[in-house]
Amino acid sequence: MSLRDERKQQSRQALLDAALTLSSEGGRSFGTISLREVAREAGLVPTAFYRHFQDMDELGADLVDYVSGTLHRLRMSLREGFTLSSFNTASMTRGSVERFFMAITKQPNHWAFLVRERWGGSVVVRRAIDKEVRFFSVDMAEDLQKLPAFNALELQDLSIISEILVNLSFSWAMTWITLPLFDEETPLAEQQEQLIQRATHQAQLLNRGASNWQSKSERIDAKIAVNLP
Amino acid sequence: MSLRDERKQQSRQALLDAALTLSSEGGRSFGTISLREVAREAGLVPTAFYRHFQDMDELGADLVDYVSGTLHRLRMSLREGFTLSSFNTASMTRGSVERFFMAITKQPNHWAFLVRERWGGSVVVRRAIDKEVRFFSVDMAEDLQKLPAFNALELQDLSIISEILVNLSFSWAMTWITLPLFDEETPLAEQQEQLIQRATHQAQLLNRGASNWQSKSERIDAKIAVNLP
DNA sequence: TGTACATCAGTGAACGCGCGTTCACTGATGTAC
DNA sequence: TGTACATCAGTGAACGCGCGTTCACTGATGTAC
Repeated sequence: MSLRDERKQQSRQALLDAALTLSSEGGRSFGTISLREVAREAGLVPTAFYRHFQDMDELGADLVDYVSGTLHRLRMSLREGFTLSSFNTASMTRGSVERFFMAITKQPNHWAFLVRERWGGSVVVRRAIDKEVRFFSVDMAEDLQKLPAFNALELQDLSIISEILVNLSFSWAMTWITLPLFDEETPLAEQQEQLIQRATHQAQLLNRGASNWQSKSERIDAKIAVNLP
Repeated sequence: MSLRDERKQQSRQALLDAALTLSSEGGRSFGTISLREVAREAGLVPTAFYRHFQDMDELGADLVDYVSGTLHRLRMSLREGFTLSSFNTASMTRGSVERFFMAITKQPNHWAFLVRERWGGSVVVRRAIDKEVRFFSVDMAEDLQKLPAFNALELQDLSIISEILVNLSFSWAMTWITLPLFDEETPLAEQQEQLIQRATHQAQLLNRGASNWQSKSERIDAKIAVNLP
């Protein structure tokens, strides 16, 4: 890559980072951030923005791409946890939850962006996030299948669980990030420990549900029940 | 109430409705809507806005109050479903999910507002929604306790389940609303049926988890596991 | 290696626009007698 | 019931401001010979 290209990439990254910072620090959503603000934060003149993105929508879509790397890294971290502590379901669950919140702590901006813009962003951004979330959910179902506790279940059933987990974990993530915002009295470490315990219990309840899940018969039961008077 | 007061209330409601319409129809979030737009949509001059709200933040907080009535009505509808069909867990689950999506269909704007602004809104709005969601979750735990399937569980454990349900249902709601947005090929009715089935399966899996939940021992197991090497 | 020209990321001035907010006002409704 | 005055929801003009976007430009970097 030439010197000129390198510098261009740096400016581009500066714009992405600026947008990410602005849309999480003030608690504002991406849609309320102006092109001029982003350029200013990145140390560029507003018109330079157009050398990299057509408009804020395009930057938003590229930001989803960039931030999705965090999802990928979380999945790697969770898989590592699986292989380390698969001897005990309870400790593995707690461990996974802790790994999850560690990922949030490392990149709160990335998670805040994904959670906020998943439903609130422009159509372009929402579509992009929806796609990433689907991929993540499918990949997670595949990871779960490799675990001793789950390998009796069909992939189709595991996708039900992974979809619950993904949706739940987005709520956990945002709750984690906004802990200091809603309760200024309780010490942060204490609030965090409580949230970890709650999330762990919820995950354990899902495990219980999965362990006692009879795929086919369940589904037939439901169908019959619907057609009852 | 005097004639003057009645008319003032009408204008106030027109402003609330205008804000709700604008913040859901275009897929825009509340934060991107201007005071002038709201006044225009309500058929008022911008300055008349100040006779009712100090600023958009105050309108947002009052909008949460207004829209929360929908949460209350959903809870009533679900309780009605409980008493009608408690003879069969599977059909009750499916029935509750259907009642839920019926509520979404009736007031999509209200739900879109709650889901979007829950994490994306100004601090004032987020706090207000967080409060309502907590109340709803606690109330739902109390409702669940009255069901035969759950009355063996402690309220503390039921609150774990109701918190999962509330968070999940927010995802379901927004998915329901945006179905036509992400898949324009499959007929809407078919997509809706698929989502109802997925949500029903997820709820059934939670039921399974709850039925096999041993509150105290579970929690002690988890504690011990954490302290293992 | 040196020179002459092309490319193109970033600049700075300028534009028209919708914004939030102020202010003095109007005229229908409410109240006191 | 009628009159005189008070209240106050809604009006309309005006303001300064940041916005997105255009345009012609500059000067460092890249390329061809």
